[in-house]
Amino acid sequence: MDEQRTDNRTDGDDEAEAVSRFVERFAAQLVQAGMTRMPSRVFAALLSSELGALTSAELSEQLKVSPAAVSGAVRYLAQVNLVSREREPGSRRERYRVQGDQWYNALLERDAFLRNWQTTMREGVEQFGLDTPQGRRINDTLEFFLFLEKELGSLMQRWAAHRAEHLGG
Amino acid sequence: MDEQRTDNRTDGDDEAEAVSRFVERFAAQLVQAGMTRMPSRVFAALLSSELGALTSAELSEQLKVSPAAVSGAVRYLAQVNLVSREREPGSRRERYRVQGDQWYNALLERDAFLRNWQTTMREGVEQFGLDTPQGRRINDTLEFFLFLEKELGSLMQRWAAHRAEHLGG
DNA sequence: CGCTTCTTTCAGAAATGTGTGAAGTTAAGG
DNA sequence: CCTTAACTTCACACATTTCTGAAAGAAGCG
Repeated sequence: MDEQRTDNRTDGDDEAEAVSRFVERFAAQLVQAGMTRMPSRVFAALLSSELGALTSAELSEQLKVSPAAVSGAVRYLAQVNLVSREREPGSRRERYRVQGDQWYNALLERDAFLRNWQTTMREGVEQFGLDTPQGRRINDTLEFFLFLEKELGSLMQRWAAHRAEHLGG
Repeated sequence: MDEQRTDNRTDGDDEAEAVSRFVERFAAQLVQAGMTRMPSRVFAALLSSELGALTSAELSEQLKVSPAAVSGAVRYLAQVNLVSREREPGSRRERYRVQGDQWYNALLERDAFLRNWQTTMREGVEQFGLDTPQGRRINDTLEFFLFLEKELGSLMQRWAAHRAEHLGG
């Protein structure tokens, strides 16, 4: 695990600090996007780790938070399919892994999200009726979300294609 | 302002309550999407109003909050271009209006948002280098966001087309 | 030019959210 | 089957956010 630390004892510390800076910046952006703080930090740390996976203890130490905080964060992240939990066989340790290289898929797989929105809009249209300005305005929104739902599918297909191409060529 | 209230004194109240229910539900979803509470409520109220515009006093009364709260909410909404402010000539009253029928454009005009993200990812790639798993993983994310930025433009164009078509035919 | 009406700003109270420590639960290993 | 390591749950303290009331700031109108 140890690298050579004869000449430069601070190498590891500097590296760790640099990683931490990136993790915190990335996490801040996830927070801005609506994710709560601790899940954001855990997720950023996992993404920045060499194996894309860390144990609870490693996360706890790196982020300087209690195991309890890690536990809560991981529970959330697993729920929204951003990380998976692995048991290391022959150990009580658990290992949390970022979901493949396509975690950002989850960002767009907000199907449930879109559905809820559509439901609300439909109710609004029903309530106000298409013969009112409100009703029409809300109906426009509904149609936009229906359109969006359709489009996101094909967008992700194009991404898959784009990505395959760039791997091959 | 008063409607006939001879037969059914509760008509207006029921209507108001129904509107409120929709407003609150819609607002809750905006909150879920990351907007803060009061701006969400104000925005939902505006969208559900007949003219798509209300005065500060009207908002204050309908949402049962202080003028101060309305002021703060509107300031935010104007900043992110979701509402515009109009002065009623010959009155000190201000009228707040939802930005056209295409407010949802704003949802996707998150260019600045995407840019920030890209910047962070680029820094991560630089820091770790493409010869590390982390670096490659983060680079994948960067490319996804670049792809997304490109795609969102054409998506909105298709939406404009779709919409024009449905208006005409 | 002062009066009045509406809006904004600001300090602080109330509500909400977030992380910790301690106790509880599960499962490996002797 | 008991011990012990690891993770989880829960009550509470601390921090942050959010709304209010009061006072100050603009802008029409006499």
